[in-house]
Amino acid sequence: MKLFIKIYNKLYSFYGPQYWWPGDTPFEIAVGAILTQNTNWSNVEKAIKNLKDAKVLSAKALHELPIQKLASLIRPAGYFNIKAKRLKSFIDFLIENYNGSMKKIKKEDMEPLRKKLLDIHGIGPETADSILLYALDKPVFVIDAYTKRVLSRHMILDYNASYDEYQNLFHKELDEDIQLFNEYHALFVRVGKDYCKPKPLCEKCPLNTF
DNA sequence: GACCAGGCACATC
DNA sequence: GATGTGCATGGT
Repeated sequence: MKLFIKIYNKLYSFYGPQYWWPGDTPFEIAVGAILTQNTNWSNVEKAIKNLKDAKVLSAKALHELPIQKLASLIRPAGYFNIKAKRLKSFIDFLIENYNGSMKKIKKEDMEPLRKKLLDIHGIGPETADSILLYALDKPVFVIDAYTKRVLSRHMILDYNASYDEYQNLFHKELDEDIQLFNEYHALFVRVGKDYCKPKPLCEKCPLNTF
């Protein structure tokens, strides 16, 4: 059986479904994707709760919210000044081109939309792909630090290989399958948090033998 | 107190 | 193209 399917089956049989992305609406998922850049998810949850409590977790409300106020609300997520700008950039894009509607943006084809997202200041490949896959149901494989750590530790690809090299490998090895891409990436995060840490715990890792 | 966490932009060579 | 740095909170 193909290696990448084998790894997936090993992780899935060990962990089961991960029910990703942790977020209630496509808009909340997109906001979370920006807030979680290089940041622990528990800190992002605090920031999102602040936005919900302030009743500003919508494109229209965030568009009207002063950037200083936004920064103070997302403070727990870290890098709050820079992330406030990045959220504003995304929301400006959403308002100007799609009337603030995630349903309208979802009608776009993936390839041109990915390019547009990457043109937004503060949205790089991982954030763009997280939004495409988890908020907009587009078939694209998300690469993150955990994915790179797991593959590089198993000598499948060098850690310093580019984002596109990692992504191309998954797109080559796997059938285009939104649900598979969704679950597979979530499982990488899970095994990365549990075992494939900076100090690895390989003995009990489900990928110790595959 | 050190280390880590679901990146990205920017400067410099 | 490769490498280094700033951005910042909160948990272990």
